[in-house]
Amino acid sequence: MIKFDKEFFNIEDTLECGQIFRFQKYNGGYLVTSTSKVCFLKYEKDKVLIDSSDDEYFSKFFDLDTDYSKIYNSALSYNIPYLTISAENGKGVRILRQDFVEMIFSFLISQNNNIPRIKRTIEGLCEKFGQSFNAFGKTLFAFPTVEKIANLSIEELKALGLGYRANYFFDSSKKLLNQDFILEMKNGNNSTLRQNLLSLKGVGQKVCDCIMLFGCHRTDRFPTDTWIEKLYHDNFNGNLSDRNKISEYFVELFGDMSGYFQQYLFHYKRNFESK
DNA sequence: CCCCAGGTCTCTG
DNA sequence: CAGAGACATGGG
Repeated sequence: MIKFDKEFFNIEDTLECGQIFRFQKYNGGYLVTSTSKVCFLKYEKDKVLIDSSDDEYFSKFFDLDTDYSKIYNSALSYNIPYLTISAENGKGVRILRQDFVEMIFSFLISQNNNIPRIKRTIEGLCEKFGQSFNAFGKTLFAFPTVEKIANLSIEELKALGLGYRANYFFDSSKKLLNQDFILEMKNGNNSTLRQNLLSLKGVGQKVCDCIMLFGCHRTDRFPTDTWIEKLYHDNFNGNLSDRNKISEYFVELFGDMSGYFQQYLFHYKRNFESK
């Protein structure tokens, strides 16, 4: 059991900001699943309680060793009104250290898709092809292994609702069977990692940045999607139209803080403004 | 029947 | 290199 001060750990905000898809409300809190592990999160007074059978894993997963007050204060120091209000509203958002391969498959699904449907598709993938296990009085499912996914047919993949992305799963899963390829990516510098991720079918700049940020904690990435593009024009008075250039603009501005600030901004844009 | 969703791929000029 | 369409699926 882990207890962590809730000032810089807001459960809902951390889970609902689009970085993770495998969580569900449960018993006054949330069950959060990663690979073949699960934890139960809830508030108790001024603390977040993290109940699991692997404290070490979830301590790392929730990035508990990082001092988020520094990130928050850094955001305020920019004196950019929209960043300030986003940070104030999202100071409890944490960048999770999620499983690399799980992130690759998860964000392959994300393109031209909406978050509720991404969530449902991933749940279906796990229920059908992930190892089941029991915890907290429930039957839960691990994320399928690469080997399992690599053995599925296009038809089986399409039956999950992957649509045209079934082909991306089919191709990428074969490449990811190579453990050396995965290690080279995880241990490589940004350039190597990026180049290898982009070699996977279905991984473009945006998905690549999400995998790098959420699956490898490369916080000098600024995933730029429809929301960020809109925010850039609405709230930063930007005049660039190329999403890659917009991403570069923010990375130059925010450096290693890019990923954290991106989540502050994304979270605020999605939750506190209507379309 | 339209449009859109945490985009990417492919083809064209 | 920039721009335009296509792409599966489900919800509004």
